[in-house]
Amino acid sequence: MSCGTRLAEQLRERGYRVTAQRTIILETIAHMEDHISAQQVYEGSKERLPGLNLATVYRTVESLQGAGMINMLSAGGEPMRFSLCDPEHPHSHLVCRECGSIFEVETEEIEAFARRVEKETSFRIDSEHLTLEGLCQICKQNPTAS
Amino acid sequence: MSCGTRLAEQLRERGYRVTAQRTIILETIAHMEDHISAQQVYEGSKERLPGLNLATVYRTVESLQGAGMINMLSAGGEPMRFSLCDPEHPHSHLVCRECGSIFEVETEEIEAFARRVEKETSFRIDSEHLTLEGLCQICKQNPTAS
DNA sequence: TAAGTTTATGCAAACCTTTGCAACTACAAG
DNA sequence: CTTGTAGTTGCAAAGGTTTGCATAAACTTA
Repeated sequence: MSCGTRLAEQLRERGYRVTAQRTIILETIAHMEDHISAQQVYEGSKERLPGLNLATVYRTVESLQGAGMINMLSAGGEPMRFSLCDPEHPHSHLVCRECGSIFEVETEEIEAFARRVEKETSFRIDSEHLTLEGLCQICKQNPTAS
Repeated sequence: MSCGTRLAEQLRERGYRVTAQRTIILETIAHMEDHISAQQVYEGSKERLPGLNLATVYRTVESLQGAGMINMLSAGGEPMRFSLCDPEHPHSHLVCRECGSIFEVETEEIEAFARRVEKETSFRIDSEHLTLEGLCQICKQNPTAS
């Protein structure tokens, strides 16, 4: 069973219809570098599916996230980025507001925090697709950044 | 010294020029309900400054945030919202992804988390203007939400 | 207070993302 | 294999936000 077929099967199991668009978009995200933008997903997928529409990309990534198959990462001003979920290694993202670089942080740390907040406020934080902004090690030392 | 004058003075001290637009926008945010949108700031300010442009509102709130005088709260899909900073009572926001309601959480809890992440990753999280999404106490119990 | 420099504003256009609607397609049931 | 229905797609338009550029205003220095 090919990689694409397996992913499609997962999609169906979770109650989503399997369409050419979804299959190809999912494969595109799986095969490209991590953290690609909607535009990049669109261009990569369009090669194999010429009539594809950008709106479909947006709707599809939303579905794929609903199915728990991709991560969306929406950092402050920057456009959204996507990557395939890796159930073996769940993580959240840290995005540097100066240089835009992306780091990963173990879910463990964040889960503990989320549990503490939930105990205190009864609010359940979505810790799976969390994007935190700040300054990376390098930009932190740069005096131009606050 | 009026409320507006005092705020303007703070702005100047922090290296920003004091313009009619900034003063009025700041006063508008100070006097309206908490968490108002750019459009609401625009409409509220326009009454006192007819030629005002929406782009100016966006640029101004960015400056005001840079000066540490307002909080920006950008929740998932929802448009950005703004409120005056209250140095006596710093807090972050929890936004329910189902009903959109906004809760506040003491900075203390978040600071502790941010410090732990910084020790581990050297990344400094902007804990001042943090918006966390999730489910509120009520929507958590609603079966339609995941 | 007048000139010079720097920053902010208004306008229009662009960018990213979402949405309404009609046409189309995947899947389930016969 | 055919049909029916609910979910998807493409298209076009709108929404929210950002950006480039020329003009205008604020602050600095003399």
